[in-house]
Amino acid sequence: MDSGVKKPGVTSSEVARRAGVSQSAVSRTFTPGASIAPKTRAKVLAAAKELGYRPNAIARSLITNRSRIIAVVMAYLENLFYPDVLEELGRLLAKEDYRLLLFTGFMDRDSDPVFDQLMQYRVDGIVLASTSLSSELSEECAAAGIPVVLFNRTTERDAVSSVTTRNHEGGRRIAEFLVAGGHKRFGYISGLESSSTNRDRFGGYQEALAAAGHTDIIIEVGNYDRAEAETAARKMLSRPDRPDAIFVANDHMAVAVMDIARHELGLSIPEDLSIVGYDDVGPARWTSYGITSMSQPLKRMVEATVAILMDQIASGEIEAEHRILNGELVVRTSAKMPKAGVVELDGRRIYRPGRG
Amino acid sequence: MDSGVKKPGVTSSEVARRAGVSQSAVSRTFTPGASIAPKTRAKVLAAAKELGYRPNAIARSLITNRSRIIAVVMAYLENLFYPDVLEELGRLLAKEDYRLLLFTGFMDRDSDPVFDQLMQYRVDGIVLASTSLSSELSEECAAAGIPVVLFNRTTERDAVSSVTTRNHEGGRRIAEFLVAGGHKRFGYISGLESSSTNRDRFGGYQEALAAAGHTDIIIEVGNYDRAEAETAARKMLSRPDRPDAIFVANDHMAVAVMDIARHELGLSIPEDLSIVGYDDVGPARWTSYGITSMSQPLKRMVEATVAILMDQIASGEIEAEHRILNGELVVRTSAKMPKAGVVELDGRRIYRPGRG
DNA sequence: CAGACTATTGCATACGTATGCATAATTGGA
DNA sequence: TCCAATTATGCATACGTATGCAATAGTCTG
Repeated sequence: MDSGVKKPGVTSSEVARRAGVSQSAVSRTFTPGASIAPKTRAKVLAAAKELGYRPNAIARSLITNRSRIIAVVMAYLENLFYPDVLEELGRLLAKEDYRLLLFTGFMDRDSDPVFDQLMQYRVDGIVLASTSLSSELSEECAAAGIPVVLFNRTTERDAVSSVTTRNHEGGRRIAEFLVAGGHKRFGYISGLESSSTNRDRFGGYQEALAAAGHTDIIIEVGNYDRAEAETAARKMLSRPDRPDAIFVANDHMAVAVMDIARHELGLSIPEDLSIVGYDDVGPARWTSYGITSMSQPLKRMVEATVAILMDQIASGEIEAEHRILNGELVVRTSAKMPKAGVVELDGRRIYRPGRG
Repeated sequence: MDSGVKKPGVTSSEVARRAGVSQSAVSRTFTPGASIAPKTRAKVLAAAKELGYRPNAIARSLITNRSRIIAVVMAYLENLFYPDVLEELGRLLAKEDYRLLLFTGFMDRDSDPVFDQLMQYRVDGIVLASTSLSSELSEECAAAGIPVVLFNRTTERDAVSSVTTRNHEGGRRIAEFLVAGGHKRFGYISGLESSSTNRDRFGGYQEALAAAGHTDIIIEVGNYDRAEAETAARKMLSRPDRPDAIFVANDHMAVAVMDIARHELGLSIPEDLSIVGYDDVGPARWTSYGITSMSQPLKRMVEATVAILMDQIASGEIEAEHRILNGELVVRTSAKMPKAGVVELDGRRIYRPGRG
């Protein structure tokens, strides 16, 4: 038996009338730092509570030209790394009194329709996780004064801010670890070939393997997708000259590869095959997998992301900033251990060759 | 060298001037179904493109009293079930031209601060996943004409809409399955004890076990949390009279329980111990786990959720609607198979006792 | 070609809030 | 106690869009 349409909601003018003050006084009551007498403030708050008043953020945004909304674009959530990122982002943004508008389900392609939506809602900032941005669009953002941060991606032109880890170094480290483990034939299951993370990780891997005299790497494409990684693993592991060590470009795929290796092909890990992954995400820590993996310091990455956004929003200066963080190779049971270089740190085993 | 503040953005009046028409004409051009001549429309679109105009959704919301934003509150994303839900929700809402404002990181407690935020942004609807709502708040929503849907939860008073599966029946089915599998001692690792899902699942389990003459169930609390589930498993499985069958209230915990059972306590699954979970979420399907699990038809649940929201937004009638969907017991390798009742369906093995 | 419509258009206003400015109230000091 | 300095307050307006209403242009019928 409702009126059939959304109720208008209590306005500041109604509260003002009730409290016997002006609408301005109500506004100032809810504006931190505004000039308002404690007595009036109390009257207003009382009236507001009686009427169930809440400031209309939409109307406020219209006049302040700030929505206090950050748009987050994530290609997919299947890989637990991203939900983790999302949760942490939500936490930190909430702390800064920002809301999170989520856009998902759009694969790596530059996503124009999504972009239109963002811009229409006049978001105060944009986080692009596992997605890139065409140069026109990023220029448009800059022109509009909207900060953009690429999370776990970079573009060649350094025009847009980014937060990443040392992927190249990570690839190197993994190669050194596997070489030190005595492996002879090396495989790589790649992520999205167009992504900077994939290029860098593979680049470092290849470089360090070459330095150790291994120039032939068996490569299959997994595109950061579980199903494709399974296919890639089947193909790679049924070769007569199958590798005895595989670097899988992220843990999400590494899990799939381990399942195929063990349960479909009957291989023992790490006896027959060593697997190293990337991200150090949840399932990597589950004892069924225990994946040796390059960690990405998720919390610090998110912190950096939010810091960049807040800085640029506050200053209005949109100049690309690049934060590159360090990861560690967390050693577990999915790969043979080298004779030396594995140290204990904060209760984790870390590979730190050549130091102590 | 930027101006130090967010640019105002192109307005409809600017476009109007450029196109030589009134602001109304611009508005009508971007309002589907409005009365506008094709010729003028073309002029406006041309001018809009030249200036890079995008309608300001904030200003539009102010006047239409519709934000086209749906708030989604999720307690935690650690359980992959919820990211999956989120992704599907995002997809369907986008199809209906709605955006998704995400609130996360607030555990099951009725979350008033979050609620304030929602209301301030005048969201057109609210989805509460794995979270409940105090009666005052739900009444406030109803009064404001804002539809609310509880996803995978219900309240005792049926005042607020909900989408669930037959949890009670699911618990029964699991009990029947385990009894048919020849088990003698039964355990239960519970979810959040305050949640309706937990109550219902356990209720059905207990009831059906009692009907089969088993009245003593060993219970530990897992609170839908991985770490707590691990502790619970350790405790339960180190008892001298440890169960030979455990129903774990969801797959997220079941994974942890299996890890503990196998790798910490050296038990073989399902030889020494049968495990059944709930949700049929990603990791349950990974061959390392292969969890026998009651499925929740995620896509249909999300469809129902969006349908309820759209209905109520369109009609303005906020009357509680309850959609209860069916799941299936998907049989994998984590529990002993009964002699009969397991059938093949759509490439999955399903437990359907007493029928064919 | 006139008359009766219908399809377009512009004008003016409203949405709910924030804020510069001028005025009123208060405070503090001597 | 009185004046100056400070703090509170209200008025009026602006933010960018949608929309009822009246006016105009366009179309069709006979």
